[in-house]
Amino acid sequence: MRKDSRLSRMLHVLVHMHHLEQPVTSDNIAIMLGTNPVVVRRTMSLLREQGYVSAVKGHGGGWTLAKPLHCITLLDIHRSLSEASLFTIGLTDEHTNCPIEKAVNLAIDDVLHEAGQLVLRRFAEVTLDKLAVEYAAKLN
Amino acid sequence: MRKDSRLSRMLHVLVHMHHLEQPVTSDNIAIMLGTNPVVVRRTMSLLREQGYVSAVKGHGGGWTLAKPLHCITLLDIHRSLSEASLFTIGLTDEHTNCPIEKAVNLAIDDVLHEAGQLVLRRFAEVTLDKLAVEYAAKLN
DNA sequence: ACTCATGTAACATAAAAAGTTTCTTAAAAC
DNA sequence: GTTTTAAGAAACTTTTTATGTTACATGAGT
Repeated sequence: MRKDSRLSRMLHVLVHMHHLEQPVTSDNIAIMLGTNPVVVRRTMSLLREQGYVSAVKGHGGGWTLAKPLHCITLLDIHRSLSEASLFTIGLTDEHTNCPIEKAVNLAIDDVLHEAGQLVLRRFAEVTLDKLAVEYAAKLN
Repeated sequence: MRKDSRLSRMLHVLVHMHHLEQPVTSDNIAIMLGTNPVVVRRTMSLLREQGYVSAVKGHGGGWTLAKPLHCITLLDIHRSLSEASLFTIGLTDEHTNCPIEKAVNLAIDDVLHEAGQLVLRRFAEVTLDKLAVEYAAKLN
């Protein structure tokens, strides 16, 4: 099953951006991520819409952080990128009158919902500045 | 992102199988699920390999439960169907020497791992007979 | 022998994410 | 004011992967 690594990539970019004085161009980000500038704009524009980065056109333009890292959480970025479910497991929606299907879906959904809430709660606790510091400390 | 609804579907089938005296053919399961008999065999054979169902060829053949429902958990079926991750979120693996990427991945993986463990623990607690009874009770 | 069913391999289809091309818009440099 | 640089956006192509399909082999019961 295909994974969505945009969260990982965008966090990576945002933390790097914090260490730069100048705006970064989509082209540079694309090179850094081994991808395409248009793909970068598509993804970054989701963050712009939520006010986490801003874009400036023309000479010397590019992307800059619109908020300090300590005001951005993993949850913020995750939410900006997708409304889709966290899980690869899906439910069926076919025999909505079958009590067995209902029971199965309820059982699965119960668990996934709880785990999903856990993820969101934990994501909300991690700001990007903490991430850079605390987790960097864990690396050897 | 595409969802894998095989867990939901197979659980549905297994509980139904319990209420039948006769083996069910792949063709019948396929009709019931609105899919293809070959797809059914592919998926059911994963459960057969783990000993949860057995298949008999020829006249009067088909699929039957190889264990009683109270000996099968959601986890058993989930494990039989995939070794893949539960989450749609993926990590990047490109700048393995970049401490920022490492920190980002560690932060995300930390959370996903904990949530994944929760799901597996909870799946392990639910046997298919309980599912049929307990969750059926919650329906209205 | 004949029929019915699974087992398996090889191929086709479909859907979605990612990549690409092309053009527009806007801002700075000259 | 013209040129250059960069984002914005639309339309299209490619790639990936799960699912569906076809075809044939194997084996069990009648």
